Amino acid sequence: MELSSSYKPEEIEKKWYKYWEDTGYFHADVNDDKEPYSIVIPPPNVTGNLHVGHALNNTLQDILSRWQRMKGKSVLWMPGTDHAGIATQNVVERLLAKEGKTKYDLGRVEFEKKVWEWKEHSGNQIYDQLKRLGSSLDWERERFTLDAGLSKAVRRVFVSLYNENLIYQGYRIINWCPRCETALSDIETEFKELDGNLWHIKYSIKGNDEFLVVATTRPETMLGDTGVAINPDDERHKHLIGKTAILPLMNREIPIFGDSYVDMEFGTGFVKVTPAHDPNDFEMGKRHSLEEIIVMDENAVINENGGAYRGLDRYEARKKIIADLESAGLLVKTEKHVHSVGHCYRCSSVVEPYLSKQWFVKIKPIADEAIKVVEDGRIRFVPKNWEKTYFEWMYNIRDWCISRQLWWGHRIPAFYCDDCGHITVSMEDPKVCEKCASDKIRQDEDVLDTWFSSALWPFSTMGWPDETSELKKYYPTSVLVTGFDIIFFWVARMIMTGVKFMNEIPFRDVYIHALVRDEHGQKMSKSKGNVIDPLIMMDKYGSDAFRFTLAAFAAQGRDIMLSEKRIEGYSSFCNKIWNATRFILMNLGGDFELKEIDLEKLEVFDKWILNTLNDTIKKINESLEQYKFNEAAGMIYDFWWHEFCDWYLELVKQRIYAKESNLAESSNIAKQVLCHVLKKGLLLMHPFMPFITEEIWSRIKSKEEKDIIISGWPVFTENLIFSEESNYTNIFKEMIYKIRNIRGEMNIPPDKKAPVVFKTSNELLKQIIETETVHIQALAKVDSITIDPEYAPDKTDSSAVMPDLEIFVPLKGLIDIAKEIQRIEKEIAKIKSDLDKVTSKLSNDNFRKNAPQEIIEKESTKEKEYIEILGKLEESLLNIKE
RNA sequence: GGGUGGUUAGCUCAGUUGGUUAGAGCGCCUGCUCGACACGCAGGAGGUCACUGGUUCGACUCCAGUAUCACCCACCA
Repeated sequence: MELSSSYKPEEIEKKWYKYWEDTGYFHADVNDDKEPYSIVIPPPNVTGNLHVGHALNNTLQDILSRWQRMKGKSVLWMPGTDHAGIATQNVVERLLAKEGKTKYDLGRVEFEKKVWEWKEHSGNQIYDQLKRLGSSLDWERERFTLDAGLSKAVRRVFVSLYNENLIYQGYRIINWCPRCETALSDIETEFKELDGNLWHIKYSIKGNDEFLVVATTRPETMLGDTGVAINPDDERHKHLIGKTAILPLMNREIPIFGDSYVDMEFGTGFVKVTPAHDPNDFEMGKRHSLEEIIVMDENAVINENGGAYRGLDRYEARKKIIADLESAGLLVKTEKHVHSVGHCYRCSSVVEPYLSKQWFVKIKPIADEAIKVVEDGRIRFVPKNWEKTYFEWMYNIRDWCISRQLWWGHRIPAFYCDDCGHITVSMEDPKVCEKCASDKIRQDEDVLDTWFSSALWPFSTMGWPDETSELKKYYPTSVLVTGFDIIFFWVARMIMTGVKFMNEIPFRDVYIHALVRDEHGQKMSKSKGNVIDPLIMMDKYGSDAFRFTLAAFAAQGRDIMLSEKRIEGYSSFCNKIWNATRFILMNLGGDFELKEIDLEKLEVFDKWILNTLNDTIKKINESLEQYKFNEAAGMIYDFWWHEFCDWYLELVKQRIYAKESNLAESSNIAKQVLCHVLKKGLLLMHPFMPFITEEIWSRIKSKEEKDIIISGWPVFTENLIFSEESNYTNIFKEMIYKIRNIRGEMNIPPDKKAPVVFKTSNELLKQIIETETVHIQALAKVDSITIDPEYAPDKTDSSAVMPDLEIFVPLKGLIDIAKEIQRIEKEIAKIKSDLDKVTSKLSNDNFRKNAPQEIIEKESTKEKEYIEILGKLEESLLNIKE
């Protein structure tokens, strides 16, 4: 079959994905007897669209999956999505809003139905996008966090933690998003530094003409003030402790008390205390038995406890309160003040600290074991420094608020009894109160934090709490691949639930990759206009080029700024591979079939390329084992382009096209090697570029051979190590480089073949020159070649120097003397500076005393070479200048 | 207030135990329709490896500090 002269990814990508899927290659068979290798996908939100971060994340997982599959493992890469409570509810609420409706118009049951409908129709778009990328996920095992099975796992975990008193209800200050109308956990609140004001407000003191001045950034909360605090050691103010202040605007009498929490250095030394709207004030309130007055409703609108301000939004109330205080002469001053303000991680609204009853997980006891498994190395973070981040958070972990006032999610399985107040928590929905048997029970309205269910992902997806064969075979998973942004949200919690409920770590390695900045990311990408849409990139350059770029960028670090130019570059690489294949196929002949390479007949360059390939195989394996995707990608690239195409293919041409008998005879072994290297090269590349490799493979494989996706991964073999030939070839290449340099620099036209004189008496060099005459002629565009140890150069010769060798290109009328002088002087300058470095090292006694012998020898050799080369260069220079 | 990471060629980025001629892609310059590829070939220019000091025979690589840009954590009203 003829190949077109350029590679067109769009024509083949869809075909192959469908083929792989239909053939069942992605499916992991629990009953096979292969060694298991498993990864669970970080489940994208059902609302998700493939962004470049997903693309990176899944490309890396796919590389690992395909690599291990080729190595003969039983690979399970588990797909699925997350119901993403807040995010998804928001999406559907927005859709309703377009129809002028709210969720309350539908009611809970109808609304939930609506979300499911939406999920069936518009959700899971990301699946097609993942397929587009080539992700070899086991789609027969697709999971969703709200599936019956996973929901059972969630309930089981809730019930058992509740029974152990590790889940409890508490009346506390939590982070409340007034837009999403739900509680959030601490890590769902993002703090940002904002410019604000510090308002200084006068409170009068009962039975006294004195005033005290409090400073606040949130004056609207004063409506709920129930005390004023002073540091008991504060000499300025402590005489007021025990007195009563009059809260302005509300005219409420509130106690003045001492509490060491107050920082004497900050503000005025007086702190207004609002126990229902500030976590610190809440604590102080508890210590001093203050009243807790909630002054806002769930939308952050002032409620009936806010007197005249009732019905105002928190910021309108703030404005009005400031204005009223000012007109009453109670506003002492307004200072600019930068402070950090919590925002909802889903909608970016300013979060309100809010007193309410919520469910919490008492997490410390579970965290301890999870810390241990990382400390003792049972779980390994790669790169290791993320362990520190993990430990830091785990050591200071605080109880986890898990209840959300949403309708989309796992409903909390707690049932309140209206008669006796008992709470029944059980696996099955109870009909009656388990304590008093009353049937007046009702289920808690709240749902669980989305992350509660994703915390169970590695085992819930495999069927836990049932004892399934999946769990037996594939748990613990081999590696988790994710970004550092969800180490707390997800990774830490999976480790905790894993060790708690499975008595076993959820994964052996955690590979943390960099974050790709996208349009929601940093201003950097925005201002530079570097927003990259994976789907557009795949359309333009093909999935393979895009994947390869991501892999090449996947060095450790925190940010990746992808550049489209780079993707374009790798699409050229695809084309290069395509054309190299085309060349090989053209020359193999239609009926060529490689059985096994005839080692006896290998020639020197054959051995060299096989040695280089062998080396590359070894290094790629080492890199992948350490998750160094960029290194592996770089080595493949370099091998294919700069070794195989630039050199081997060019060298082979002489043999293949030769009419003379000795070279023509060697063309058969060359074809064997071409075919062998092509195949191994494709195999090595398949995890990175699955589509083009399968396409080419399908055109060259024999009938008996399997598809590349399940073909064996290349292995390093001792009998293909050829160091002598490798050295030989390197010297040969160096000669070619030298001559080409002269040609290039002297602007010798390509059609003008030049004669070359090699001046040497080194036997190996002579042998190389004599043996490879044809190749030197072809690759360096040379006609006559002479070896003359006694050659006396003409002043019109252009020259180059290598250890033990001088190369002369007689140019006669062609030489530009000035240019040649310049060229040699440049060489001399370079060598001189190198020589200086070496000489100063070698003349240093301490160096000779302390440096390892091999380094000293190396430097000495270098020095000798440099001196020799320098001498010859200077000689040439003199000769020309004469 | 703590902590982490970056600062290497015009741009985007590599560079694991300290000893390399400091690399790649793109861009740039010169010359090429040479029997796979102009998505190409050959040659070339371009770097005081942020700065300062230290350790060392030797530092892009280790240590300390400075500058600068990011990010994470934290209950300063």
